[in-house]
Order: sequence, then C-alpha cells, then structure tokens
Amino acid sequence: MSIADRKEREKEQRQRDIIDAAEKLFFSRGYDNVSMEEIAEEVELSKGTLYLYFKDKEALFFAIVLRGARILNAKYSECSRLKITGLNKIRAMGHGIIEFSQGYPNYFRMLSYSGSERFCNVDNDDAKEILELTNRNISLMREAFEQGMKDGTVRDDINPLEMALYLCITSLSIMNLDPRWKKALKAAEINQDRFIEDFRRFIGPSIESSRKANAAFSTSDM
Amino acid sequence: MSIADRKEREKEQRQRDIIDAAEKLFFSRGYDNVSMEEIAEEVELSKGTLYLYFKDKEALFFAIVLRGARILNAKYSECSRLKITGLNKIRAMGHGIIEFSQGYPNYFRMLSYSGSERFCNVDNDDAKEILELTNRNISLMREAFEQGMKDGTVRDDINPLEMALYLCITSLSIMNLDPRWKKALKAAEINQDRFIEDFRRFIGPSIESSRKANAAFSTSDM
DNA sequence: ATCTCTTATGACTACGAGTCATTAAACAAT
DNA sequence: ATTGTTTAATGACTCGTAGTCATAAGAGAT
Repeated sequence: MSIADRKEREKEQRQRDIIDAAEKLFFSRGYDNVSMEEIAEEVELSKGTLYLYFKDKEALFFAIVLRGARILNAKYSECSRLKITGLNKIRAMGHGIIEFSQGYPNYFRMLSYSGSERFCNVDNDDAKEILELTNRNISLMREAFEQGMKDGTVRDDINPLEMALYLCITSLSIMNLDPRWKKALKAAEINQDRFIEDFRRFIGPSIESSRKANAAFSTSDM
Repeated sequence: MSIADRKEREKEQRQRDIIDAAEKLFFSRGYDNVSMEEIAEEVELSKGTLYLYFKDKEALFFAIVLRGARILNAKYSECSRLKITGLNKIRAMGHGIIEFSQGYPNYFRMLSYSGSERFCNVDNDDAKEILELTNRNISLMREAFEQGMKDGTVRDDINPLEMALYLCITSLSIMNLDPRWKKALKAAEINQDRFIEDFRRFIGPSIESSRKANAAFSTSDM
C-alpha cells in the first residue's frame, strides 16, 4: 500500500515539476513562443514523457491557469467572509483583484488569455474547474451586492447578478489592457496604477446607493 | 502610363480578392483553424502567390481587421459631428459601438482578437493604421467628454481622456464577452442584448453630471 | 521573333505538435 | 539472486502548416 502511495506522490511531484517548468517558460516568453521540446528540456525529461502527464499543450496551459484561478478565488472568498457592509465587501473584492493582478501579473495575464478566442474549443477537467471557480467568484460578488442592497449601501435598481458581472468584467478589462490601450495610456502619460486607482473613483457612482439624492436627475433612460 | 495604371488596379483587385477569401474563411472557422493553403484554394491561387501580396498570415489577418477598424471609426466620426450635447454624443457613440458589434460581429470579434496576447509582437503597416484609428476614436470620445463638461451634462471631476478610455475599454469588454462569461449569462438566463442595454443604465451614473445632487454622498474615496 | 520584366507556381525546408514501438527501471514472485 | 511483470520514459517518427525559392509562364517592349 505504502509503495503505491509513494508512487502516487512521485507522480504528482513529476506533474508539478512539469507545470513549474512550463510556467517559467510561458511566463517569460508567452505560450505561443514556447515549444513542448523546450519545456521537456527545462524539466529534464523527453517530450514524449510530457504527454504521459498532460493530454496536450493546452492541457498543460490550463493547469497553470488553474493555479492562478485558485489564488484569485481564495482572495474573493476572504473578502466575502469579512464582517462589513455590502458596499465595502465589493470595494474589498475590487481591491483583491488589484492585488492579484499586481502580485501575480503572469497568472493574471494567462487567466485572461485563457478566455480568448484562441482557447474557445478547449474542454478539459482543469478548464471545467476554472469555469467553476469563475462562477463561484461571480456568486460571491452577487451576494455582496444583495447584502449591499439590503443594508442600503448599494443601488437597488439593477439585478445584483448583472451588476456583479459588470463589475467583474469591466475590472478585469481595465487591469489587463491590451497593448493598444497601453500605448494610448503611455502617450497620455498616465501611469497604469494611477489609471486603475482612478477607475474605482469612476465606477463608484454606478454602484453606490444614491437614488434619493439623485432622483431629480433620473438616469434610468441612459 | 495607362498600362501601368491598369496593372496597379489589377494588383489591388487581387489583393482585395485574397482578403475577401481569407475573411470568409476566418469568419466562419477562426484564424487559427484556417491554413494559408485553404485560403489559396478559396481564391484560386497558389499558396506562394499569397506571399507576394502579404508578408505573412498575420499581415493578412490585420488587413481584415483594418477593414473593421475603419468602419468603427467612421461611426465614431459620424457621432462626433452631431450637433447635440456632450452627454448625448457619448450616448450616440455608445450606441455606435453596439451597432457595430451587432452589424459586423465578425469584424468586431477579430478586432478584439487582434488586441490579444496572440498578436502582441506584430508590427506591420496595417497594425499601425489600426492603432492610429483607435487613437482617433479615443480622441473623439475625449472631445465629447470635454464638451459635456463644458455644457454641464457630464461629471467634471475626472480627466476626460481617462473617462474616454474607461468607457471605450469597458464597453468593448461588455460587448465581446469571453466564452466563460457568456456561459455565466446563459446559466442566469440573461439575454445578451438585454445585458448590453442594461450596461448603459449601469454605467450612466459614472458619466452623467450629478455632483450637486450627489454632494452629500461623496464617492471620491471609493 | 526575341528579349525582359513581372507574376505565378508548387516542390521544398523548417519546425513544432502529438504518437508509438522500443527500452529501461522498478517491483513482485519464487 | 533470478526471472517475470508492470509501469515509466524515450526519441525517432508522422503529420500538418508557415514560409521560401528556383523555375515557368506570360505580358509587354524592341
């Protein structure tokens, strides 16, 4: 029994070693510019061996993305457990995404890339788990919106799930700018961290409760 | 002279024919699932000939994306010339993006894809023109924000260029959802057109002027 | 009729993903 | 220890595709 256990552990370690090697190379040179042969060299195995552990290159990629997705989900869960108002939970989650994108920029980039057209056909276990984690994040944010609606800190005229989606999607797109927008920012001499900070100030009024003060200037038909 | 002219015209026509063929195939099956050989067959030329007209597959891709970028820019320009308030220009531009994404979904998709990590290394004349058009769109929207600040229809506590970027980036990301978000929408039984419409209602308060009514509930430290 | 210059061709190279028959190594049984 | 069996690893192989290039075809000039 112990031998089978050890073999199991060794197998998992090999798998981790392969992911580590691939991660190192993908992070530094990008998924499309790294060959399986190079990953094999990095981890000191033959190319064929990689395929004993991963169905194909995409599966290896998604194993890495999954690591990132787990980190992000852990942050969201943390925020959701705080004993604060709904609005503040949402703020905390926003801060969480920023921390993630700055603390793990490569995971963040790959998480975004994994959602691009390039990978729209993939269907493996890790991709399913990533989807699952994504859905859980949305739910956590939806719950924060629902709480905020109850405690009066968040506007209550839009479906909380929709708001959660808006906030997730827009936040991610602001933090993972494509090269064209980055160039535009640079040309305008706007620092990227500053840009992200200002976004919180920009998006605030779309979230916060201000119906009463705002009633005279109804925005419902924008 | 006339002969050289005719040859020039023929050459341009060939180029268009090739772009047409590639477009047809890319639209229906995606850039990564179409080979140069197939494009050559579609346009009834040999593969080698394609390379007389386009440096590589990416250059051909960007020629298609450029078509889309020009259409979108035309829409923005149109909106910018309207004689209406700044806020309404911004609304018109928002509507313009929606029209573009619904009227030319394939150009829209490819325009988004061209900004992904997949193509971050490309550097050809068409890519430069696309960048140029993108910058012009941002400027048009910035001008609308500036006008709106002057005429009092738009909030004036954030840099207009930044606001233009926020609105462009977030709008595009909402309209070109990656598969994971699409699944989440479907699971929640939210229609995608509805989702886009509601976004306008969601984002409104972040744009519209409501400082006076809102002063008691300052949002500046979100 | 011949020459020249442009355009087109398809066989060819290079490269990378993924496969598979073979080998090596670990473990089990005697 | 010896032999057999199962599992893990290998690298040579196939296959598909991007991109090249020597060669051919053809249009226009002389």
